[in-house]
Amino acid sequence: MEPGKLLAAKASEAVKALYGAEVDASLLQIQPTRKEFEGDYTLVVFPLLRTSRKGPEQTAAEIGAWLGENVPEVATTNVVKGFLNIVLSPLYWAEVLADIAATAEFGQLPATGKTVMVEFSSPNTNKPLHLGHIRNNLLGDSVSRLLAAGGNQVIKATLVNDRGVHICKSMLAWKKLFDGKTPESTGIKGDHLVGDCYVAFDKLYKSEVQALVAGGMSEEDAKKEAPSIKEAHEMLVKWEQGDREVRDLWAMMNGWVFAGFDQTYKALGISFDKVYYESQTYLLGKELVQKGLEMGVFTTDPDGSVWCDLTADGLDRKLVLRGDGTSVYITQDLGTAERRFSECHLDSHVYVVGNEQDYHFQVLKLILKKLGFDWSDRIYHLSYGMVELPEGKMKSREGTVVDADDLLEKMYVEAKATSEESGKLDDIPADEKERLYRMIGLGALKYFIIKVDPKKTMLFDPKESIDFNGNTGPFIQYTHARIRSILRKAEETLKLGPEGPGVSPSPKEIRLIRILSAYPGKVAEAVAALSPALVANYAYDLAKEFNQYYHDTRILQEPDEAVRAWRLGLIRTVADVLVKAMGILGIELPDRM
RNA sequence: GGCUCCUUAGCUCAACUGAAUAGAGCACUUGACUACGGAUCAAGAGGUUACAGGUUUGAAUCCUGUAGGAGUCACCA
Repeated sequence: MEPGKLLAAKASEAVKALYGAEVDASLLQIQPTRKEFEGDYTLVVFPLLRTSRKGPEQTAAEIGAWLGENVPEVATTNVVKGFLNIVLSPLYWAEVLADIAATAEFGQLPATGKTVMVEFSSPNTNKPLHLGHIRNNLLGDSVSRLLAAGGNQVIKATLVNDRGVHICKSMLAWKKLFDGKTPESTGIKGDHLVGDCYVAFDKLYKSEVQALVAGGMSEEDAKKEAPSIKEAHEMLVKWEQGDREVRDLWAMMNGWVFAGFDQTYKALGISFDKVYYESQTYLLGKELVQKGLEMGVFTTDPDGSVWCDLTADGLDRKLVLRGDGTSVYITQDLGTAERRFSECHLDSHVYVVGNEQDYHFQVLKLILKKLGFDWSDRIYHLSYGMVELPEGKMKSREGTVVDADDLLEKMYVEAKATSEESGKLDDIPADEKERLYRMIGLGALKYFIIKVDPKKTMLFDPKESIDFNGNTGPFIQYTHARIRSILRKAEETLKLGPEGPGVSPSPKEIRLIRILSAYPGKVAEAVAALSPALVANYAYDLAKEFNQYYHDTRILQEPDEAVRAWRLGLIRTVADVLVKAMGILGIELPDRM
C-alpha cells in the first residue's frame, strides 16, 4: 500500500481511539512534507479540531503520540503549528521500494470491466494537419493510453469529415485549375495538394464575388451567385445522387489525402482501432428524429423543419432536421452516438474536441437525455483549449498555421543537431541514429503539448524552437538514458544483487521512493480528471529528483557491495517508472542519446 | 447583448478535495568533484496570484462585483 494511504487509514484509527468518533476520509489530509520541515508526510489537523475539541497543537501531539505507539512504520513525529509531521522508518521505506520493484504491473490499475470509446483527431480532408490538430491527436492518444492504464478497455476512434460542400470546392478547383496534377506528378504530399486546391478555390471564389460586387451586385447576393460556388453546390447534389464521375474524382482525391494523413499519423506514432467516415454515417440520426417527434421531445415548424426546444434548460431552440428533410451536424452526432453505444457496448464515450464546441456537446447530451438514453451522462467532452500564436489564433486562410509535417521535420533537425554536437552517438549505426533523432524530436514536441492542462489555451511561438533543456521531454529522456548507461556499466563490472534487506535508505533516497510510491495514485487522479498533463508533470518531478540524487551520491563507486546493489535497484526502478509514465504520454525513452 | 471559460514571476507553465514562506523551466547573474553521461547540478535575483469586497482558524483555489481576453449563441461542420 502507498505509505500516504496507510497513514491516512492509521490516522483515522487514531482519531477513533482518541476521540471516539469516525471522521470522513476527506478530513484526513495527508500530504508530502515540505522540504523545510522534518518528515515524510504531514497530517493537517485543522479539519479534525471539531472532533477532538482541542487546540491544533494538542490534537496534533496526541495523534502523533498515538501513531508513534501503535504504528510500527512510524519512526518519529513532530508538531509545527497545526501540522503533524511524520517520519517513517527507513527500513519500511526499503520494503516499499522492494514491493514496487517486484511489481511488474506497478501503476496499472485493476480492471474496471468497462469499455470506453475515445474519439479524437477527426480530420477534415481539405486541410493538412496543423498544430491545433497535433494537440488534439496527442491528447486523444494519451488519454486513450491513460484510460487503459486505468483498467479500461479502450477503443480509439476517429470520424473523418470526407463529404460536404467544402470537399466539392477542392474537387472543383482541381478540375479547373490543376491540370491533372497528382501527388506523384508533383511530389507534393496528397493532403497538402488537396489543401492547395481548397485554397485555390477560395481565391477564385473571392475574385468572382469581387467582380460581381464591382458590377453592382450586393455582397450578400454575390456570395450566393458566384459561378464557382453554384457549381460546387451542383457537384454536391451529384455526389449525393451517386454520380459516377463525381464519385470517382472524390474517391481519388480522398485517397491522396488519406495516404498523406497516414504518413503524418505514423510520424506521430498514432493509430486508431476504428475509422468512421462521414460519407457513411451522415444519414444516421434521422430515425431518432422520428422517435423524438413521437415522444413529443421534438416539434415540427410549418416549413417542415424539426426542432428541439431547450429554452426551459437555459439554452436555445435547436434545429435537428432541415425543412427539406436533410440532416444537420447534430442529427448525425445523435445517430452515431446511439449506434456506437449499442454496437460497441460502450460504458462511456470520450470526445476529444476543441472548446469551441462546448455548446454543441451540452446540447448533444441534453437531447440524448430527453430521448431517454441513460448513457447520455456518460458522454464526456474532453474540451481542450486552442493553441495560439503570438499574433493570435491560427488561421488557414491567412497562412498563419503551423503545419504538422513541417513542425515534425523541424523537431527532427533540431534533435539531430543537438545530438551530433554532443557526439555521444558517434559509434552507433546510422539507421539507429535516425530512429533516436525522431524519438527525441517527437518527445520534445509531445511533452511540450501534453504537459499543459488540456483545458487551457496554450501559446506556441514558432520563432522560438521547443526547448531540449529544463522541464522538457528530452530532459526526461536524458535522465533515462543516463540511468541505463550506469546499469550497462554495472552489468559489465559486477552482478546486480537483489534489493536486499538491511540497507537503510538516506533522506534523499526516501524522497525518491516516496515519489515512486505515489505513481499509481497519480495515474488514478489523472484518469479521473482525464488529464495526461498530471502524468507528465509527475514524470518531470521524478526525473528532477533523480538528477539531484545522482549528483551527490556515488553508485558504481560505492565500496559497500550490498549498498551498491541496492542503489542500482533503486535507480533501475526509477527508470522503469519513467518508462511507464512517459508511455502513457506516448513518449519513448531511449537507452542512449 | 445572453451564456461559458480564462487572467499566477519579463516569457512559458505548476500548485490534489481550501492548509505551512505560491513552485518549476526559459531568459539573466554566479558557481560545480581531473564526469558512475554537463541535454546535468548548485546558488542569486524575479510575485499585491488582474482589481475591489465577502465567507473561513486559513483563499491563487469558494461567493459577489469590476476590468481585460477567448469561445459560442448557423437550416456550417
